[in-house]
Amino acid sequence: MTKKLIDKDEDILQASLAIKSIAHPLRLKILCVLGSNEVSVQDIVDDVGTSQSNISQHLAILRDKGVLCTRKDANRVYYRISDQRTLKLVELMRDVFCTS
Amino acid sequence: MTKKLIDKDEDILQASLAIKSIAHPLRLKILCVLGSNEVSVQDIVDDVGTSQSNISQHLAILRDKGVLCTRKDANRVYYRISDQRTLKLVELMRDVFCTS
DNA sequence: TCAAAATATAAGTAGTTTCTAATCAATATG
DNA sequence: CATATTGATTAGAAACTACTTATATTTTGA
Repeated sequence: MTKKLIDKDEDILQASLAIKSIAHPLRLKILCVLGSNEVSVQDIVDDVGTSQSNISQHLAILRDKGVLCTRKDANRVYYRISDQRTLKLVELMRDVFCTS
Repeated sequence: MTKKLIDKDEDILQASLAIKSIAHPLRLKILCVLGSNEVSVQDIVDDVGTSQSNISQHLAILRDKGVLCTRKDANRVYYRISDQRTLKLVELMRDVFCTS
């Protein structure tokens, strides 16, 4: 009998929802742009390259799933990756799925 | 200057499409059921618990993205995970995103 | 105080995904 | 051969997602 990777359906659901939030080209790009840094929304918009509204909505999805967290400073909101192991996850995704 | 996790937009797209195929509760469960083994469709249906048609469609999605591969033996089709690092990915997802 | 900047939210449409039910195709077996 | 088993495919409805445009909110600074 082999040990299951994830046992409970509840855990599978939770993991799949979090991964789903990453599984979109713009949102994955946001993670790549953030890396280990804290970046303001405007800088993310400039780096990723779509409308402010669109980025804001994608950031909300990542924030709601707990992938990102924020710090507000006056006018600005800074986003960063909540758990640095998420970066390991992205690296592994790249190694496994990217041909180039 | 920090090194980017994934540079090219093309790679980001490819990775996001592959992850997307995993980012569904039934499909993630399929990966968990497979583990390192080769399992027939009927056995996957029994373990995962939904209709044969539904499983077949989800298997097709994972196969099309290259996450799974198959071997046909007479009447049966056996599925297995193409790249064992995918299991590392699932383990890491569990560690990062599952509370329990 | 007024205008500008930074971010979030809302509403609507277009596109995509998921599931169910029905059916098809191939192989196995009585 | 006839029927059962195994798996894939198709079609369509319901639900969900993504993007655009417009607007709201908060803070800054002239």
